[in-house]
Amino acid sequence: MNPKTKPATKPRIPLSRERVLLAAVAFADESGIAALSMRKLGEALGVEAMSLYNHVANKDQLLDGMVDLVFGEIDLPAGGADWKTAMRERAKSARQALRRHPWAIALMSTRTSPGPATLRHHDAVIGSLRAGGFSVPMAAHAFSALDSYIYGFALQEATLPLGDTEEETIEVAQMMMAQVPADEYPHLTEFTTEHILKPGYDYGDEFAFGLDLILEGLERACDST
Amino acid sequence: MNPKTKPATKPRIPLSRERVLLAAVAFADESGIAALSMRKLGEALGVEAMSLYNHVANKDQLLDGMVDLVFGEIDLPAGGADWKTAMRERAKSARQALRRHPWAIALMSTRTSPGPATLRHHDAVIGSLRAGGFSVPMAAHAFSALDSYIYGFALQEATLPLGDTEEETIEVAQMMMAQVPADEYPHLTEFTTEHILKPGYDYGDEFAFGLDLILEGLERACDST
DNA sequence: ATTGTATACTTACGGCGTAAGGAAGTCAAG
DNA sequence: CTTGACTTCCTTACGCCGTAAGTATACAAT
Repeated sequence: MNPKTKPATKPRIPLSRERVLLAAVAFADESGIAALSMRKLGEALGVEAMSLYNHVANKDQLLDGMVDLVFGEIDLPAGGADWKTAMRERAKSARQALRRHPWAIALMSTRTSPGPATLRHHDAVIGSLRAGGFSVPMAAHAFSALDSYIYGFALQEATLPLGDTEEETIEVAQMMMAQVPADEYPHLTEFTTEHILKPGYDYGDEFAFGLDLILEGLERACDST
Repeated sequence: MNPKTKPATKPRIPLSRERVLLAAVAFADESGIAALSMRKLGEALGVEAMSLYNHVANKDQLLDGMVDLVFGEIDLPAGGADWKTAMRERAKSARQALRRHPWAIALMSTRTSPGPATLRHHDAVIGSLRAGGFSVPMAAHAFSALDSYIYGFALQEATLPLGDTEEETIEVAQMMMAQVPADEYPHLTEFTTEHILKPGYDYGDEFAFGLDLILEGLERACDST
């Protein structure tokens, strides 16, 4: 059947830009963005590093593609709903995507060429606001305020030295408290003991508060113009 | 005078952790964080790379120190003023610091061990809120909302492919419009032509709007509890 | 003069991104 | 079935990177 000995083991699904990007995202989720190198990514795909360059121009474009893929995971604002709930759901979806891929925030801040999914996302957000009655300048205000809050919250979630589980959080917080010279940071100490270490504390819960603050403020600002 | 030939040229100010960090910040401001390597930094200080390791444990600690140095540049909230103006001034100062050092946001999102200036800053912010009548949980809300907004805005400023001057912005915006297949992103197009390309547009102006939105929302939330 | 302690330099290793060119598989036309 | 172009992947090589380990130099105290 075969002209040469082919030990029956060579399906070899060919690479593709999409397969490379997906593997890169999976690798970064698993091992962090710092550990992602062309060689390691190639290894994960069963391929030499240089083969990847047939599908992405260079590592920078790979990172661009990864960011755009994350933006593609964010639900676009619903068309039918009122702008407020559409924006709230969009914000929640964005935060979840950035939590799934914490490395994305670090990449975002260094990459200035948005991909198609990113543009589509921004377009839909502005469209939703305009359809909800926002003037162009008002939509600009809303867009800036909301996205700043969303990305900033994601950044803090990624930065805060707090664990994922409650026990982990308590452990880390206690460790931190022990390292600090006792009362050099009195308010931080109070804050930690009386708030963070209380049972049921979860920083993620703060997201809704600030989001509603902004949404209601926007509604007021929109009505009064 | 000297046992060997010393051509009279060796004042040689000794290195120090502070001098290394300051040089690293200056280098990153000038050439970007990606270009910062131990060798280049050594060169900038007239020293071999390995000498730096007498003052910082490794590159990660160098980056930690750089972030902390940026936090040190942010004005602490004034003690005497009411919490609202104290927070507003603090926020403006933070944004300016992050604009001076755009690389800091990218670093922040990967570094989870805050330095002394960072801790002092957070301590002062919480202290200012508590002094202004915020309960501990309310201070947590305010802290999260404000800092998310500040860092997120700085991230967007760093990310947006907009130039520093008005002409530059217009040029970039027109270039972007030309690349896109015309009407694939209708709202983005409208937004760009009717808002960004209008004379006098400056994204930085958006900062105050969102900030006041949050501050007023916090005041309302604080009064009603 | 001797010794101790900082401080800075030298050498070396493995890993990085990627330029350049070569090999192997696929497939349509003769 | 052969051929040759095209795609896909691999090999080799270069100059950078962070940093471990060891060495040399300068100065202060003895």
